Amino acid sequence: MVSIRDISIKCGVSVSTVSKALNGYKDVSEETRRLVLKTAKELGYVPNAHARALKTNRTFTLGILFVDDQNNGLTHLYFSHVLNSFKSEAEENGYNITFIHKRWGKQIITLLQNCKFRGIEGVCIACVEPNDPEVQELAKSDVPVVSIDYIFPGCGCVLSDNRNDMAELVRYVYSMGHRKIAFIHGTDSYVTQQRIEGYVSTLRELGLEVRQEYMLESLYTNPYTTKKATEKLLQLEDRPTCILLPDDVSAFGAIEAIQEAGLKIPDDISIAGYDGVIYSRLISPRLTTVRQDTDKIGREAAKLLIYNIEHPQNPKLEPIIVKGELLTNQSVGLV
Amino acid sequence: MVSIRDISIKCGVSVSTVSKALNGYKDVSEETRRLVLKTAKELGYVPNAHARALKTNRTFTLGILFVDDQNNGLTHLYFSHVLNSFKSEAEENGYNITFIHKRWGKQIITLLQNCKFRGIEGVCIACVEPNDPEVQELAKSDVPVVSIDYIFPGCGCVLSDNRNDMAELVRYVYSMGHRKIAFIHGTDSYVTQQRIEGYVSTLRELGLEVRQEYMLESLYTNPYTTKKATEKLLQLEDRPTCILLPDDVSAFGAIEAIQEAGLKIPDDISIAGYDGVIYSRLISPRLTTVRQDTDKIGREAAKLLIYNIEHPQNPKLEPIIVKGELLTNQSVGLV
DNA sequence: AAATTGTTCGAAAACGTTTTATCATTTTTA
DNA sequence: TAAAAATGATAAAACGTTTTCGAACAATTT
Repeated sequence: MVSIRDISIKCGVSVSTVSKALNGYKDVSEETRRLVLKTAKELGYVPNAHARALKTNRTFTLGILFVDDQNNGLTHLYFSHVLNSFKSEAEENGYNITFIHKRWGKQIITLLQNCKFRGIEGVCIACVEPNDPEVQELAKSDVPVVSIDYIFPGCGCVLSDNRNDMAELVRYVYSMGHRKIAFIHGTDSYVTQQRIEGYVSTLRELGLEVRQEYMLESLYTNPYTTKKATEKLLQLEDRPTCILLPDDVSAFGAIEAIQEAGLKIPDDISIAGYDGVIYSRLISPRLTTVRQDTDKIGREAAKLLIYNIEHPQNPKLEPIIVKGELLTNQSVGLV
Repeated sequence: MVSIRDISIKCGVSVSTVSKALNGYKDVSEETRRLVLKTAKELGYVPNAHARALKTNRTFTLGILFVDDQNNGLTHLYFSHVLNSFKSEAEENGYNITFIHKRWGKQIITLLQNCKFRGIEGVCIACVEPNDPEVQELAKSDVPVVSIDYIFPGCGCVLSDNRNDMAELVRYVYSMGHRKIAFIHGTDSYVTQQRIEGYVSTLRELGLEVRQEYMLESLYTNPYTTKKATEKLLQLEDRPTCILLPDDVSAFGAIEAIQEAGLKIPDDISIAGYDGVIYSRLISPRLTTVRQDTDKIGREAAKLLIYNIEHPQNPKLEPIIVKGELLTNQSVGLV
């Protein structure tokens, strides 16, 4: 590999001069700067990121930490979208992104150790089990963290506006005439709590009763458990006229249960998804859902993380809230 | 940060001895090794990957290069699955994974330069525009490359068995009594060519005529263009009894076109998808499709890449072919 | 007792950078 | 014209490791 030294020899100047010329220092004459740049190009010089990192303590590398309860990993529909825009934003700002994990060669190490070891400057935590002690350790450490859809005290975070988006959805369903609105929610998490709050408080606000038998738990993005929950709701004596689902993928399960019960959407019963992934607009009936602005969430997360890395003395810690968008479609009917 | 030197001082031995103790060299007594390891733990020592990389020229970092024509990026259904298992396999072998791109701070650099710069030891190329000169440069360079579903001369590759899987699908459809089998294929690419070959050769083998009007082009994972193509097929005088689609996502478009034409699947017309993503099993009617073994593809790619990195003198370059699995479902009916 | 072998350790160079302190040289100012 | 300031360049140290080579000593063999 051609190094800065090779350039210095070829140009007949010192290594320091080459380094300065390459890095745009002011105390090098235009003439030598041009010479250095030219020979650098001629020799096909590429800097060595590791030598540089060693000296400057900067790697321009962001870590991604992501595990969900279903272990979908990167195939997780919602997160892969967030990650995609996070990646774009980071790269546009000259940062690299990598995944953090628990290995160092054959050894198992801490997530925090992995970050330290590799000089990761900040990490984005998403959908991860937040109570995992290693995640906690990381969040409490001196490496900047931004989390998505969860609040770690002392860390930046980007939240989708679950509470209000859910409220908006409930109000819309109400405006379509529904009074018996059930909610199949995902497993307990910050996001789930927010949505439940939005659901419950809006029902109250609208003067509707909050009925325990209308609130069932399912797994996110799991059509099977959602199918089971839907079946339960359909068997109720006083069955709901509309079912709000944990997410769009789960909707497949609900649709199946409803079809098997011989009912039609939206004539006999209405449903609404959540997330607004592309498939929601493709299935029949087109799903009424809340589109989460995954692009913005990812970009904001990257911006925030980079800002906090570059301003360690006064990082931004107030939550950034990203509003979703209600997509009214055919799956919620008038009643 | 606590360094090897801190340990050496605390232990009263030299840095070299500490390094050797830490790295399992034989010429250090059990006694000092234990002491070193103990104080390393006490001080919370974490090695510095960059210093190490600088010295050893090894980073244990694999690069991912991925862009698709639709610019879905990481949200691409097929690829996100492959990537997910690639990542697992790589990490289990002590390798990190990162994305390669064209930036170095504010500057735009070559993909190859990005690899060199960051000391990336090998890269996995998937779904990328293979004729991009920068990709070509990378594939021809001395950094080991494995590609997915495409063959770069001189590089390792993992291919799904498109030709034979397609053939199997055609034979199955034939066995269900279909004789007028159309194929809406994706845009030109290695994969597409393989599938077309499988389709054409099997038709011939079965003594069926290959009709140009039965072969239409669409975009992959694009329901809209596939809907258009389906409409065209439905308007044919002698319309097909079965339509093979580019992929499962496109199937949404085909289903829509068929429903709008007032036809029923599979009674009036049959369809088959490709890929076997989870949704194919959820939509109604359940899609007959070819499930690609994305888990195996990703793992094999990682294994191959790591092998080629660690055996630069005799890399494995024969294509690794991963068979798919025919999922017979309700969308292809008897005729 | 001398020679050989084995064991344990350390000094020092090296990897490719950045950056501080310093030194000439030239230009400006008084 | 002398002093002060600006300019352009360099030497050298440092970042945290790994690794070669040899030193010191002990144990073993002749």
